Amino acid sequence: MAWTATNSEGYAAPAALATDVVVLTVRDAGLLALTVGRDGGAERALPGGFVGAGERPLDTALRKLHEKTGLQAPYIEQLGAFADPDRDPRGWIPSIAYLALVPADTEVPDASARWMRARQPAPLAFDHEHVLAAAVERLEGKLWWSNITVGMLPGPFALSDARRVYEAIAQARYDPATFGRDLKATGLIEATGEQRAAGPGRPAAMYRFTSNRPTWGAGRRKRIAA
Amino acid sequence: MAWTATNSEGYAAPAALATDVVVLTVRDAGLLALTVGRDGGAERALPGGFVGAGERPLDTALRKLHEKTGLQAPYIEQLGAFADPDRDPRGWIPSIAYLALVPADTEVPDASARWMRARQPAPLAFDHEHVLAAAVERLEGKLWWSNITVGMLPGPFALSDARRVYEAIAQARYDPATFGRDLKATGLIEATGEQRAAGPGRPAAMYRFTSNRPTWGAGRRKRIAA
DNA sequence: GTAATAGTGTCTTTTAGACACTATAGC
DNA sequence: GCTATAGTGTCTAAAAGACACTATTAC
Repeated sequence: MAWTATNSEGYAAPAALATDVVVLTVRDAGLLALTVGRDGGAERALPGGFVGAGERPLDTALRKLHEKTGLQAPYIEQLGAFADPDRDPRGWIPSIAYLALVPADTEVPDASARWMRARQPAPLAFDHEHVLAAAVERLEGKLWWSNITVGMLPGPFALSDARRVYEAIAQARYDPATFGRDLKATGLIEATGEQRAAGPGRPAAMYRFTSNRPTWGAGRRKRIAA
Repeated sequence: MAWTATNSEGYAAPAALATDVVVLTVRDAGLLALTVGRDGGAERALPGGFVGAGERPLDTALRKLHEKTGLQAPYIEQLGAFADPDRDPRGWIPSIAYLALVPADTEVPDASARWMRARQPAPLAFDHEHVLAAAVERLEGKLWWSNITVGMLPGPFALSDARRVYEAIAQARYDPATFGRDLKATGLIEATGEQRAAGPGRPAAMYRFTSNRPTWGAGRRKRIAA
């Protein structure tokens, strides 16, 4: 039996407001998305939940993200609303989707959680394949113009770490020299002054993003206000 | 008294789902937004309304747009959800915002409707100043990378018409020769073969966008998949 | 020493900006 | 003819791509 709701004016109202969170990371040169199992559903789904009365949807998303990944403040931004009337068989339940990026070594406490290839997912419940596709497209589009990867590269990182992340997202190979020059040219990262020696080879200089809030870089979006 | 709603599971639910539409156009070298008056409210607001049960929010937005402007199919895209709990004094009413672009000569049948400067609006109701700012930012960001201006330039247009629209949005001056070269290079427009003679001067060749659905152009977003 | 990874310098190609010049209309 | 608008060609500047070369570590 489908859920329904009626408001104090006597008209039909949404039965609930949901959030869904697309959690992405890069591991082994591949882009992965986090999915969870559902009670009484064969297909897996994106993590998410209902927005409580008086709660900001972003806080709902952050809360769910913390429950699944233990992370407090990675990169997160709103993807948009998915609210077509038949998207949820339980009833009229609009969803606000968020995109969150987390580091590759994130441990997932939730027992039912699995990482899945983001570009060729297994069938997902609701409209979640749609949501996931929108998330991947958003990530690809903002890759070189924003600090969106700060969620995957939070701490001090070497330029080669960053390059592997960018290559997995763009599905391209970058020349190491050109990559470093262009990433520095965005103005979004700064040297920490540290070095990291891991195995053989010259130790790498470490960098960090100057902000972990969503920010645009110096990418050439054709001079606005010359 | 605030509106409330309870769903069939016994929990609080949103009192309604709203859409707001930011309608933008360029007139006299300025970017303008459409606002309407409200019953019992001093401040003006963006056009919008409640999503009916079983209705797609996009259809609600298109319906409202048609009521206010008489237009059927301009450029429209979702801006995002605005759903903080205190955004509407009437109660818990999330809103899905849309960005629509219309030609400069659009006649507005709604008697209370007025065009307002989009970048320095008078105070607006609810969180509508926020929504409007997000719309302007979206438009600026996509200007050179998409066919977003097809709503403002629907029919056959001269390159000089397009240049005036782009200059008003970017708040910049473009060299006519370079402008034409770069707009053609996006691959989003095509020549109609017609010419337009208006007053003195050589007649202008006419162009049109090849699609009026949201589309990305050949703008250099750093070679994805080289 | 060799192998492995990090980083610099510079040449070439592509894209964007500036601007001189030509073309076609009304008067 | 003059003025106004449209359109072409080309030089310069800036950004991106390719790649040779140097630097520092483990062994």
